[in-house]
Amino acid sequence: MKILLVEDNEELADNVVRYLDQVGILCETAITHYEAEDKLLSYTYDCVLLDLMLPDGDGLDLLNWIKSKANSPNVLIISAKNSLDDKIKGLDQGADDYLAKPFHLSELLARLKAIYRRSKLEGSDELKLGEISVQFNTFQAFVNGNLLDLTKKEYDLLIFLITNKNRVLGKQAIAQHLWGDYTDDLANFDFVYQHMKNLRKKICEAGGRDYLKTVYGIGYKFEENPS
Amino acid sequence: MKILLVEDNEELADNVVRYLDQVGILCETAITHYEAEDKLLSYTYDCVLLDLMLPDGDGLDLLNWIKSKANSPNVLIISAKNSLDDKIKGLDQGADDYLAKPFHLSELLARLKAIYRRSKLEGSDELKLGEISVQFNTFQAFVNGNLLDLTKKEYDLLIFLITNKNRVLGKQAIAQHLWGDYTDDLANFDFVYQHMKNLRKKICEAGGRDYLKTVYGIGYKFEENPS
DNA sequence: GTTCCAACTTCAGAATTCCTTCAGAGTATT
DNA sequence: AATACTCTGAAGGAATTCTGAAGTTGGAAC
Repeated sequence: MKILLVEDNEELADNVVRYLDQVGILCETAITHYEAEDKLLSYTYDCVLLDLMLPDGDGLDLLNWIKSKANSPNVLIISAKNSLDDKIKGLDQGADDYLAKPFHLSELLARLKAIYRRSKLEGSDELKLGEISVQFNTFQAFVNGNLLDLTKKEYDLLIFLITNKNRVLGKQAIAQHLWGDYTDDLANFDFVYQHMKNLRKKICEAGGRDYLKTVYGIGYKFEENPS
Repeated sequence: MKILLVEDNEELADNVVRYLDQVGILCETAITHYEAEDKLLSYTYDCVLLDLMLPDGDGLDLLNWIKSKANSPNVLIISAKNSLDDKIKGLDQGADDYLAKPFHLSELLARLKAIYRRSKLEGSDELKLGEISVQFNTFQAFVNGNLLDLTKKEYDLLIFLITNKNRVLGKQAIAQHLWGDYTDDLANFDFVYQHMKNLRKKICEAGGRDYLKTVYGIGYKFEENPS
């Protein structure tokens, strides 16, 4: 899971990032309205943690803009504005949940997971797709019931591919989603091949079909029904 | 026995946890609806102590959700709402018992045990899993009948791992479970290794197989059938 | 109050596993 | 056939985990 934290309090942001990192959630930060907009245009996120009190504008505008996009990520509002009014406004404009500052980090995590479950899995904690199934709460993936012994990157990659099944994903998009910011856009993304290779090998060894198809010159896609 | 206490009054929660700890019952807490939902999805519990007056929603909804799950744990409602109406509603929706605040801790324990006995038929205070067995009432663990001389932390760790067998548990989750909330303290959790090491050593010395598997980069899991 | 001992925690280095890079071989496209 | 892209295996580097020892804490016995 990869999220964007829009928050100008750097100390708070730091704590959140470190905490989420420990439970395996990739978290990037933006300290202004503009930076958030820029990143949202450049990369994809599963969820946006949005502080309504931004230094350069009303957070509700940003929320509105996010939700007007196609394929918009989930939005979890965090704000010191604890009034019922703001809460209603936020949820009205499409926010998925609301969390008042100050909050416990464990509470933030719980709500993040809840939103994620709701959007990707429709309430279930398991993702099934033909021979392959992924259990989110146990960090385990199976092929025909055989446990796949995946590393963290392979596991993340598999989930990213499955949740975007039948869609071609560029190497760059994959790299950005799994590793976060890359200042150099012209960087070499060869390392993606390695993980793709390892994942293919493990799925194959467990008796699965060849789900991970290469699209020459563009990238890769997870085929729901490989030939 | 392992239970989840859903209660936003931290002082009360603290008292309950400490009291139950003394009689060998492992008790985790959640202070909101979301946190409870998350923990119920991530870990397994024998019983849920549910305060109906949650800060973020009606407790009856949560109760309903718990009981709609397969293999749902028992639920003991605790609430200041002492009216007959609420009691009936709660029991109607599947709660196993009802306790009005304020209550004596000894009464809570008595009802917990009663529920546990009823559900397990014969009230076996023992947990068996292949070569390993744990007796809750005597705080003892065995491997093939050989007594394991465990310290309290090792004992707690073993129970936490066994009740969540075949599930990967992050260092953070383990630390949080055995030492309470570390949410704001972003220290490293190296000390978990030590207890894991000691537990492994003792199980191994008693002739047990290597149940405690390391999952690199994520955490540990108890494998029911280690290779 | 003091002493002692077991349990818990911290620390630094060793060992292990994983990630990334690289060069060369293989394959698809034009 | 030429070009661009993809795949493979090996090796170095980075990160994580393991280990043994030392330091700290807390409770029991005196």
